[in-house]
Amino acid sequence: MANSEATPRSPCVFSNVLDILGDRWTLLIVRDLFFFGKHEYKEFLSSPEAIATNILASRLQKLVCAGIIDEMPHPQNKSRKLYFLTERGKDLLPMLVEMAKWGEKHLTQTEVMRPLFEVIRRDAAAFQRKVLRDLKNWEKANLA
Amino acid sequence: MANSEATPRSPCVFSNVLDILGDRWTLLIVRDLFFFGKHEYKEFLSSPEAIATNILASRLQKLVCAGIIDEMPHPQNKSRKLYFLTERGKDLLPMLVEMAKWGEKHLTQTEVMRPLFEVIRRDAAAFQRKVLRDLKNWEKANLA
DNA sequence: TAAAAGCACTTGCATTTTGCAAGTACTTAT
DNA sequence: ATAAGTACTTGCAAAATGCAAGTGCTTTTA
Repeated sequence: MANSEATPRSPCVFSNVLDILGDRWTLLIVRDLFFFGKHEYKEFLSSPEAIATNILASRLQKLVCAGIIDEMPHPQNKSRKLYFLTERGKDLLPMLVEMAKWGEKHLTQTEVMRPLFEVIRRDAAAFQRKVLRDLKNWEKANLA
Repeated sequence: MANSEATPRSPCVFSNVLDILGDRWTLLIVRDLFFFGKHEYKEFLSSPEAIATNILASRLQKLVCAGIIDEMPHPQNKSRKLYFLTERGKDLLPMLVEMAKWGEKHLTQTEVMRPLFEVIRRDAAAFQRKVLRDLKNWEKANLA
């Protein structure tokens, strides 16, 4: 299932990154973790793109294998899990911000993120600090 | 073949960007245009990832449709074409740079881009200026 | 100038991945 | 005790990918 670190098709950074993140779903999960405070399976399912359950399960597993997210049992409920970004995952923020900037500039039909993007455009660095601060707060409340 | 602008699965920037760029091949072509001065079909084929001819053809077409690249007949050879980044395509550079930075920091086995990345790390802004200057020079020599 | 080679694809087909619907096993609420 | 919630897995049809072999056009070579 994962050829992430096994025998890469080439020694190029880009192809290696794309082997992990290069599909239509994986970064949407990362987006939900960064920008929508989502941490649970059912929350990812509820996103407007309507990811299928089997795809979600496989992508969560792939992200855990790649060290981008980690999981823990839900403290109040044994049948649930909490997913959260690792440091490696949080380092994806600048890339996501550039992606959003490009999309906002060149694509139409991107209303959902528009309010969020106004903040990005006003001060991208401050926006990134706020996102990371929010994640830290969640970690303080939920980890160890 | 292209659902790029038709009926997007959601109004989110990220899903819209991923519908265009979210696969394991498309950004490799963009990489070749940015960093390796490639402009021809056979040059893309010669990349170490060994893209299949049908995939390459479909991706070039998709990139043209998305307005990220454009094509023109080869001035010296009627049976060849030249592909080049549009302004919209060139705006992808910051995203690619962030992608490379993330990959260099967190993935192993990325030797090929290592020398290039040393330059990125030393001064990312200067690197981007140089890349864009090189593209401009190519355009001066090859476009109209 | 005829034959061979180069070039940018297209086609056919086997394999893999995706998408959808329906389970399943376990836990929690009523 | 029963029903509902949760995080998956399974089965299967449809789509995308990967590979090998064309195809039609242009350019080079003998």
